[in-house]
Amino acid sequence: MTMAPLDEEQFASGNLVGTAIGAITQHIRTNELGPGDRLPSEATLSKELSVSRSVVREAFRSLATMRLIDLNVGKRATVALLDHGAMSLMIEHGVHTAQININQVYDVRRTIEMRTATLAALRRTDAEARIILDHAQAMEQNFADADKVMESDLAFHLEIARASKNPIFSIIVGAFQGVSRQTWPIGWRSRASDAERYAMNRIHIELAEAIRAGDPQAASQLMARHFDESAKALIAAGIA
Amino acid sequence: MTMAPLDEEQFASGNLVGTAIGAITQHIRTNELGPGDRLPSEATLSKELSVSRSVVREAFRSLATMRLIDLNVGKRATVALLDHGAMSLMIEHGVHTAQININQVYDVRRTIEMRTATLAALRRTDAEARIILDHAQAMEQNFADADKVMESDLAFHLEIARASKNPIFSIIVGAFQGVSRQTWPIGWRSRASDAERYAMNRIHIELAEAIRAGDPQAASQLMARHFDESAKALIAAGIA
DNA sequence: CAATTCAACCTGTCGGACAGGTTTTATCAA
DNA sequence: TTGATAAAACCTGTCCGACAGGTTGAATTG
Repeated sequence: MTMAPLDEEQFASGNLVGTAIGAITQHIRTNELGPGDRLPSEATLSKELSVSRSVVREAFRSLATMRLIDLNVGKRATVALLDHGAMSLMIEHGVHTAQININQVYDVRRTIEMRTATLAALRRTDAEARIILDHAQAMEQNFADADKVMESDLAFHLEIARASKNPIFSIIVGAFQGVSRQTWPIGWRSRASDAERYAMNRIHIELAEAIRAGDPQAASQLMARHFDESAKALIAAGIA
Repeated sequence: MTMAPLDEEQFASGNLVGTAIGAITQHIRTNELGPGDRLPSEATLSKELSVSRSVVREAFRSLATMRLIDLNVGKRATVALLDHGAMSLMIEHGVHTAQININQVYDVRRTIEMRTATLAALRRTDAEARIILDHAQAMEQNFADADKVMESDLAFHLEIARASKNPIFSIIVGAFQGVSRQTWPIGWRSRASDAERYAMNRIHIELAEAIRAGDPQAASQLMARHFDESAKALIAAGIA
């Protein structure tokens, strides 16, 4: 499959740094580089593009901030593994600048995670099923420590995304972890009784079991119920 | 809702540029800046953080590449409107470095867009319903010109996302436009007869009408069918 | 009081410099 | 020949100073 150069347009000419970014991404594509492969040095690119090293540096740094490449002192830049870093920053920026609200985040998560639950039930390895269940059980065992419960909760959702075997889902779920970490305590506090909190944990266990049992419908429905309950808790706390 | 500073951790200390990025995003949050609001000048930040202007510049440029801020010569940097630019780059990077394949893109799109169709049917304004239908009709009218059909197709999907009134969905749908533009012709060519191509267009019209009629179930089902047909066409072309 | 002009500010780009960290090469000993 | 070691070449991170333009706001002028 041949891929036409798109970025040349995205980074309009007249913008040297944009041109450099285009040249670097282009280099990755035409040479079919994969994660770990080394890129040209700043000096080399500087000469090739006839721009100052500063321009090349800003281009490299931009790509590094977006996690497309890795930078290390002394070493050459390398192509990076996919990472949700860029998307996390974008989502958090949207939330903090009042362009995105929490309900919208929940709707996206619900939509995505109903699918990851379905796929996880179909594709999970035994080891993944085990890890997912472990996280759910850790939530019950650390019942008193809200922080630990939260971390297990987040890990639980991310592991389901991984088990879906689609890295885009992992990225999206990962991208929401930042904002989730900030809203999660609100939901926790709004669940007045321990009984309510226990019920929430219960759903996690059931979901983990549905995934282990390879029941996609059940997994999807449980995930939906989980988000509906969470949304209710948030509304009760006055977020909506 | 109070938001704890997360980026300080993300951008480890010892990394001056990372610190600067953290300081800038922090500035946006503590001052509750919104889109269009002006940021401090490079010189000001340079003094405040006791780092060289180069470092601040690389930080600004990184945030600009991720479309969190806008840069203009002579003017101060401003907080930017949400944009799918960063996510587009990330997705394209994943595809080009063989970390993401086309089927995975289709699965995510199908998942997301079944939801945007549902929401659009529930929330679309009359004007949006009209525009969506216009795009679908433009596909039929420019039947002979594959390029025009494609652009209308992309605009059609994006407008549905907009009508969902959730900017995150718009961003995700927009982020896939780049790769879609590259795979779309394959699907088009693999539809051997004009009858097949016409059938594809027909689904778009029906979907537009379901959205206008305010029928979320029908809209969602039609969107699902659309993606299933497209996937079939791609498989026929030997992509899967 | 409004229009104009000008000074102060700001960003984009360049070149050079130096402190470390890394890779390659050359040298030397076994 | 081989394998370890030392030196040279390379590389990134950061800083500084400079200058060309674009922008803004304040002083000046009619």
